[in-house]
Amino acid sequence: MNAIIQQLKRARLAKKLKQSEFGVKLGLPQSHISKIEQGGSDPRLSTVTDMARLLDQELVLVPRSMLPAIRAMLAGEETQ
Amino acid sequence: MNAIIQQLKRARLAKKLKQSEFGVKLGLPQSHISKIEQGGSDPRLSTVTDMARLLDQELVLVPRSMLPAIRAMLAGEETQ
DNA sequence: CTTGAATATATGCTATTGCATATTTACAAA
DNA sequence: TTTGTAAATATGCAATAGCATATATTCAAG
Repeated sequence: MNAIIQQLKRARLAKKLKQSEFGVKLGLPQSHISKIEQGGSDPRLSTVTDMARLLDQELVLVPRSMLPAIRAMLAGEETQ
Repeated sequence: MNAIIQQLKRARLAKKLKQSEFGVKLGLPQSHISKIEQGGSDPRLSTVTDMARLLDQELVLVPRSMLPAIRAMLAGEETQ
C-alpha cells in the first residue's frame, strides 16, 4: 500500500488519536479517514498535506539520489 | 502557491521537458499539467507521486522537528 | 458469551479531478 | 509584422474524492 498513507496512519496512532478525533480536526468524517487508510481512496494533495500538518509532519520532495541519506536521517532520530 | 507543485515544475524545467512531453509520459493531457502547475486543480496523491517519480524525485513525510536538517541537506547538494 | 469502543463498510449526494479536444495567449525568432 | 512553439484557458463529460449518515465488523474487557 501507499507508503505516505501508511506513515500518516502510524503518526496518527503514535499521537493516540482515534480516526474520529482526527476526522474532527481535519474536517472529514471518520468514514473517510478509514477509507483513505484502507487504500480505498486516493486523496487530494491538499488532504494529504492537511493530514501531515495536523500530525506535525511535512511532505517533502526529495531527489532520488539523496533518498538513502535522508532515510538514514529519518531512521536515526525516531523522535515523534 | 503549493510548494510541492512548484518544486515539481522546477524539476520538469530542469529536465527540459515541455508540459506536452511530460504529459505523454504521465498519461495526462498537456492542459491538465498546466492546470495543476497553475494551481487550478488539486491533484490526487497518486498523480503527484507519479509526477515526482518521472522526475527522479520521491515524496517523503518528514517530522517537523527534522525539517531544518533535511532542508539543509537538500540545499547542500544541488545535484539534479 | 456480552458489552462497548474503534474501525470498516454502505448508500446517496455534491464537488472536483481528470480526459478529450479545441482554442487562445505569450513570446521568441525570422 | 508574421510565424512557430509552448503554455494557458475553455467546454463537455466520466470517474471519483469527499460529505452526511447509518450500519456492520473487530476486538479487547468484563
